[in-house]
Amino acid sequence: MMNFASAGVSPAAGGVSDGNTEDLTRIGDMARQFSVTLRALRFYEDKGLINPIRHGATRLYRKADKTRLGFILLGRRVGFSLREVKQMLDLYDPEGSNVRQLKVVLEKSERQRGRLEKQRDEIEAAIVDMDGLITRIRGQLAERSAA
Amino acid sequence: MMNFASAGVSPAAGGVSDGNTEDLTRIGDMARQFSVTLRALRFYEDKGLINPIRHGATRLYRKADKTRLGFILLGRRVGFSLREVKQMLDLYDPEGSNVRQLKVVLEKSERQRGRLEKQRDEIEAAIVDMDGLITRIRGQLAERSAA
DNA sequence: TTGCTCCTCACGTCACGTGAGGTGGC
DNA sequence: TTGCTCCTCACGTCACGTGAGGTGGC
Repeated sequence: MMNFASAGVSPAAGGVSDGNTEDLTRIGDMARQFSVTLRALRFYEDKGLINPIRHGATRLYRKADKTRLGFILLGRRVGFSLREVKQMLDLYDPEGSNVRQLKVVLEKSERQRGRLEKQRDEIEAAIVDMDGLITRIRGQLAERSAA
Repeated sequence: MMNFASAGVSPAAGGVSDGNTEDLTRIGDMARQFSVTLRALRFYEDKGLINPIRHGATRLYRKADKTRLGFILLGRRVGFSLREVKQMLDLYDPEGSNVRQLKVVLEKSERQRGRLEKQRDEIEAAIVDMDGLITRIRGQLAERSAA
């Protein structure tokens, strides 16, 4: 057991090593610290991406959960789907060197980099289209005002 | 009435002006010409963005429908939601000068242009994040191979 | 008792994708 | 009869948003 963020729950019972003491965070604080909604955190859990421990019904996030959440949010920013993020997280082995995981993340990242470049190009093309549209409309409005 | 793309349906009955003769296109040809799926075309209709005429159950798209579809697809490319595209299309008046519509499209377009720039910046930031991630992983892999 | 935080359903959103099952005309 | 195109449901996808209705501890 360990004590909770909420207050001073006495360091009761056996010293069953849960990794480390204290630093358990409730969902509301997690949401604030990482700028995400409670719904998103619960959704990630529902999809098997994080597994906070429970104190009754209340979720408590450990340091490892924060590390995972950090990776999840980085993954989302760079455009990975939650499914892909999960695939990568699932490869993590707290024992080994994780060379396998690192290689998979590297490979997926290089592909995703390509997709990001493509997206950027599409958006730039869209901006060009947008400018063409804006120019045309301005012209038509000028025409119709003159008439 | 008018004849159909399929073949020579005789120009029967009264000459009720439907705008122009011939040039009615079936959904399959529309899909090919505009590079969209049949599902998308039916979806746009379901959402009230296009209203092809019917020959029995079969949809037939007129020239005006093609013009509308062109606008819909342009709108999608530049990131408008179908709801926004519909709002703009609904302002079209075949009688008037449509200055009102043009002004609304112009205003919405300028806003959307801003959103596109923001998206492009976010993607570029994501590419930078991606490069950081890739570099870090390469480093860790080098480390672990050396060890 | 009030207030704050937490919880679990569960339907809604957006733009279609993807079958399932059936019809019409060459 | 086979083949092609068309049709209408209707559920699935993705990443949550948004209530509804209820609990727990200060």
